Amino acid sequence: MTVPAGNSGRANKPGIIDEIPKEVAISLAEAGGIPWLCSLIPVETDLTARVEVHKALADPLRLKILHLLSAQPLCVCVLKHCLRIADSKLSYHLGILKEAGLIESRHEKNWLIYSLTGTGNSVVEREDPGSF
Amino acid sequence: MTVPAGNSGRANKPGIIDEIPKEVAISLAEAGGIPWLCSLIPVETDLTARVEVHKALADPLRLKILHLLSAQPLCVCVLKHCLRIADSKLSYHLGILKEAGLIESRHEKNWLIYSLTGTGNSVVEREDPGSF
DNA sequence: CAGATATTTCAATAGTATTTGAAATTATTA
DNA sequence: TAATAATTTCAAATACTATTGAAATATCTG
Repeated sequence: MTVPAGNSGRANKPGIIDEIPKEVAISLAEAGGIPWLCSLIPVETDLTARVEVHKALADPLRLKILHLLSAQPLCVCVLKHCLRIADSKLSYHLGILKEAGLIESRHEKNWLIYSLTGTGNSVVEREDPGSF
Repeated sequence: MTVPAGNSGRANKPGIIDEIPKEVAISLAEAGGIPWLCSLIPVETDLTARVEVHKALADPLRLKILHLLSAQPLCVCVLKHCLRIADSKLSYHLGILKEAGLIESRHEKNWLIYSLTGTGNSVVEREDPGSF
């Protein structure tokens, strides 16, 4: 274990913490020390996947789009009407939601109809009041 | 209702959608039309609150910090040791998590000990594998 | 095929977030 | 109170994300 609870001397081995608060040190030592603690950090690919979803959700306009699509599949023109924004802006945000795997699209006549994916659907459910 | 299902003429009243895909139009009309649809958009203050949390979670380093703190309260020095980043960088990210209400801090001796808030705790629980 | 409509793409600009290293702050101990 | 250690703050540089309007694409209808 790298961090014994009573390490108050001036040893200072390279890369190892010199001194940490008693309270922290005790429970950490019981649990398995710093190696165990570091092992709790998820691997980079898992983190990246979560970050991508949170980035997609970190914009009010995109949350609005998801809420609208939670009602039913909608064409871009209806979304545009409800949101009252420029086509290109809407398209940009739809692209980000699609890229994040939260929505998907299909053609009907010369319209594009967007709908929530399974992931998108479970994400929107958790966006409801007091969800955090 | 602004969008009757069979609106295929060229009327084009200002601000009202001229034509939308049949499938979309029918289910939308049944549900309550465009006014109802727009009513699903959450108010701006609710959106802002969610956006802030997602922004805080939209960074791999900050997710790592939350995972470490989910084990137990930790001082900055231990976090720094596990994450191997510069003090000022860590402090910046801790500030964002704190501002978002996900973590809080208290003093012990000349250390600062950070821990998850209630909100932070429930958020981390949902960050676990396959959570989306 | 021509014209119209829905939607996307593109390039430029503006805005926001992150990193960095140095300096400031705070609490602690001698 | 001086010296030290932990952490934050600051300002500058960098990198990323969003907005805009114009042009391109694709699909339908006559």
